[in-house]
Amino acid sequence: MSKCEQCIVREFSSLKALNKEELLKMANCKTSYTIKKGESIFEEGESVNGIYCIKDGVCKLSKLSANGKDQIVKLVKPGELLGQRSMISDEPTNLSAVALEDMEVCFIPKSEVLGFFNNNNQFSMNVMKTICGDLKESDDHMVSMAQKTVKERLAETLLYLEDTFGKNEDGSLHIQLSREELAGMIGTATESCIRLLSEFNKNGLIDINGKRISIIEKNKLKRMAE
Amino acid sequence: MSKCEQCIVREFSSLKALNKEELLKMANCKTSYTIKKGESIFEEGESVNGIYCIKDGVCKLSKLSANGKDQIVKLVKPGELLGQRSMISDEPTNLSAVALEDMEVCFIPKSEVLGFFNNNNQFSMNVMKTICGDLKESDDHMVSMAQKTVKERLAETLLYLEDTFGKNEDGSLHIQLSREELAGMIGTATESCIRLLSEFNKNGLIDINGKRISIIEKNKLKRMAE
DNA sequence: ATTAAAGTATGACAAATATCATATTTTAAT
DNA sequence: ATTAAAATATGATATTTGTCATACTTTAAT
Repeated sequence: MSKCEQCIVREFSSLKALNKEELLKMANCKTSYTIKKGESIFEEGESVNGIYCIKDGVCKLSKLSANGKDQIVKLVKPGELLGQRSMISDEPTNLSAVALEDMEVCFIPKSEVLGFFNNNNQFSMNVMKTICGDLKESDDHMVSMAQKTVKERLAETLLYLEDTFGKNEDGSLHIQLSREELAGMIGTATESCIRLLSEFNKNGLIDINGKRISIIEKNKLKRMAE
Repeated sequence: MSKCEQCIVREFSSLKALNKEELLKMANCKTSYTIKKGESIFEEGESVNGIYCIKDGVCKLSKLSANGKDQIVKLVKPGELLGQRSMISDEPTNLSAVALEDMEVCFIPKSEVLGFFNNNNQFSMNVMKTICGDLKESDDHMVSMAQKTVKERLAETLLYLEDTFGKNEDGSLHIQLSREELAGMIGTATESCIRLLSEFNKNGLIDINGKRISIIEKNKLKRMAE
């Protein structure tokens, strides 16, 4: 069992407020998992009895809509925590978490987290701030969905992907989504997404090389996204 | 200055975790406001240095989108708290709060609330749970915006308004929104909203009498909203 | 009471987007 | 290496939704 004390990603999450003693306690009760690309960490409707700390890999949080399409609500990356909302509300999750890459995650049981809440105010405040940040993001995202065109949302999403997950040596987006997943992020039909990508490509805004997408005209995309 | 101890709405919010002593302290530092219909409590971009407890009246939380339309993110009713997100994140609000009816609200300064956070764990947990509930609502709302048609969203919204704010003796929705505001809730153009209301009316799903809207075929609307 | 302004309503049309069909390319399995 | 399945691409078309114009109605101010 690896020590949480030495885990770097901890520094990027609410867990950075924990002291040595708490970290030791946590290391003793955590469970580590390896999750292969495409596998799920939890599914919509399941109860999550703790939180997952993401050590490596990116996953998508999505919700199946009535028309059978999977809407991606958020991407979660190393250092972030997963399942806080559901654990705190004491409700089944409203979202599924599926790995977009091979992942390493640690599960920390609810009882442990609640103990930290009670004894470590800074930790509580950190979690609260994170959730408040998620709420702001979600509200803003909602307004985008309601008010922006698909083209604007695609531009916005491509920029977000580059800013958040970086790019490879060849300049292409590091995170690779299928067209269907990209469509699921911007909330449109897969065909519409593909069509607009082709258009962006034709207009020299991006370069497409199979699954590899590179942003060429960042400023034009920014203007387009408003 | 009225006593918080005797304020009924407190029972419906996170504030119910406060003890007598805390309530007395709060009563001493709170400020009461009367806000007329149409006036704002705070505007997008302002810093909110505390939370507002709504004693009476309903307000809308909205965000101005790039195309100049006001997207309504949430309606807030008596008993609920306002401004928590912004206060906790220590960021300017991303939303404006405007009264839909004459309102009575109390402002509780940040220093006071932070004190409660430090000394009253149940209060912290209550606030956390509320924000988690808001987050779930917002995510679900986002998926609706992305995946449902305007017609489905209108049906959904009408049902929500009846369920949440009730109806008058004549059966019409108690909360009265302008067509523009209703359009702002469902994320569509005012004309589209009016057109669909007319259609619903023609098909006997609802009854329109000027500003008064009554739901006639609740089940059909439910099926339509999916 | 009269008038102006705001809100509501509807038609005509344009633009955005979804759907269906089908072709091509890539990926994975045998 | 061959084949089947999945993913990507694109055209044709239908549907949804937005925009602009205009008329009507209600509300509020003088």
